Amino acid sequence: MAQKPSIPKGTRDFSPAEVNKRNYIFDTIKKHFQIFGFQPIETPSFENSETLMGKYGDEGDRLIFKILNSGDFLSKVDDVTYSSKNSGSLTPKITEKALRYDLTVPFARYVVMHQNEIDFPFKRYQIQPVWRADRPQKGRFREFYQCDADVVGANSLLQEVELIQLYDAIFTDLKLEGVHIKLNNRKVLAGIAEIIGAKHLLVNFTVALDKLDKIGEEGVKKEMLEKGISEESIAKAAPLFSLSGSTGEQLTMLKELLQDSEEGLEGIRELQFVMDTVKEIGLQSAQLSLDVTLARGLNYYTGTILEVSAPEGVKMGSIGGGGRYDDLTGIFGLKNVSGVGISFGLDRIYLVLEELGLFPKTLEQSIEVLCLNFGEEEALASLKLINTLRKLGVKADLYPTDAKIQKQFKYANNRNVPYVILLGEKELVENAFVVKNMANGEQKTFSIDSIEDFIASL
RNA sequence: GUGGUUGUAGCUCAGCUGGUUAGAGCGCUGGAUUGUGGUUCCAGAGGUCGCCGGUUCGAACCCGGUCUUCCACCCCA
Repeated sequence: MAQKPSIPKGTRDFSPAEVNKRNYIFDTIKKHFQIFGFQPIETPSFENSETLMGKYGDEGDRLIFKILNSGDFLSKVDDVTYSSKNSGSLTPKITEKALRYDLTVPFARYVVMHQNEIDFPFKRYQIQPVWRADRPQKGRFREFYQCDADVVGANSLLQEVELIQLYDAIFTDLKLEGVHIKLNNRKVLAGIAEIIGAKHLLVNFTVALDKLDKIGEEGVKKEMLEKGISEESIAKAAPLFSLSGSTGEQLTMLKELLQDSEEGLEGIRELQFVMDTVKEIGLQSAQLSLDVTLARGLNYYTGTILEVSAPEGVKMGSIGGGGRYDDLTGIFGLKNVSGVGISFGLDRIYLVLEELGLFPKTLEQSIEVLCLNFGEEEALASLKLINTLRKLGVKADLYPTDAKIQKQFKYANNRNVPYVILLGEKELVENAFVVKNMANGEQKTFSIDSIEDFIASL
């Protein structure tokens, strides 16, 4: 007895309707990427392990899918390593490749490998699946698509401004209005850590701070203490917890707090510039705000940090994020190439659009015209008609068998076909065809010699 | 990786403290209606109760394991 087939945890099949909706998002994102001057690249699904390992922190390494070596991979492992049963030391010896974890690190590798062919500044976009050995939840999968746009080789903060405009353009076009773009700067975080005397604990400090809206001030303080940050330090950071008011007021308060940190003040200047310039140009529907608690776990960000969350009332994690990384290509041996980029989480955007009912109704239509099948002779005439319609760009189809007309109509109805053509015995004689508008039930007769009249009525 | 949760017809879900032949709505198929769908009426098909094992005279129900779903951590898109 055959077992019921299944697919691995955290993976999905997509039905025609779902693929259509996903493509709608892909196409919208792609369109704006190109309008903003980004060019597409693609990289392999899997990379050499050393390209990926160590780039996302210990937590990230754990979530990277490793690919078992081919052939007799165990024979090359020495007895000591083998019998110690230590996954940490055994893993590197039996896996040399790993599935891509995000698109940014492979892109950095790409830039380094192709540095002599690339004209900098290089603006690239990349839309491909990535894999994470995470435990799935709603909106979290083990295979999912990322849509990235990055610029490398340009230090200008105008890039940040442009990427914010790009977020705004895409979400506005998707009719997802009112998304929140949160802005922060790693230098500000580093400056604060420096001022409070916890510079060596920067990562622990920021990870804890990032949870402010979730676990509250007391929770954050508790976590900081647990991570080895002294009470004295935490007290110094206190103003952060009660930061409020307009962007300008917040920046003024931060400036005061950071007056003895050169790095921190630099971060403030950067934030100020980006905020001011975006304000000058204006956004269509997105809301940009400052959020000093925004940290994001990825270690490689060095300047601007961006995160996008769904509009008020939609329960969903972030639907996009990004930032500036000055050293990413440095890991692969290319110094002084600054990069800044943003990412869109397709699957989460999908869930948000679905929840808010923002997908266009036309996506549910597979064809515009279905021609009913009345029998051999009529079908032949229908095919000729459809052939003409197709040449004119109309999505048209013939019902393949002369099933009962009722059944054929039902099929058209279920497929959301807006127009049904009836070309039966009677019409065949009269060299005509009847068009039924499925929405209102109206029927009109057209001559086969003047199909244009029908097209014009669509 | 830690702790919990879920799984019954194509879909959404009932199913009592373990007790004959596991139900409903929607969908599907056929008919009322041999050239007219979306409304209505009638009839029908469709189930290894996630999987493996255990307890029991008897298991959808209890126990163990496993897979899956979702949730809280962790982390993140």
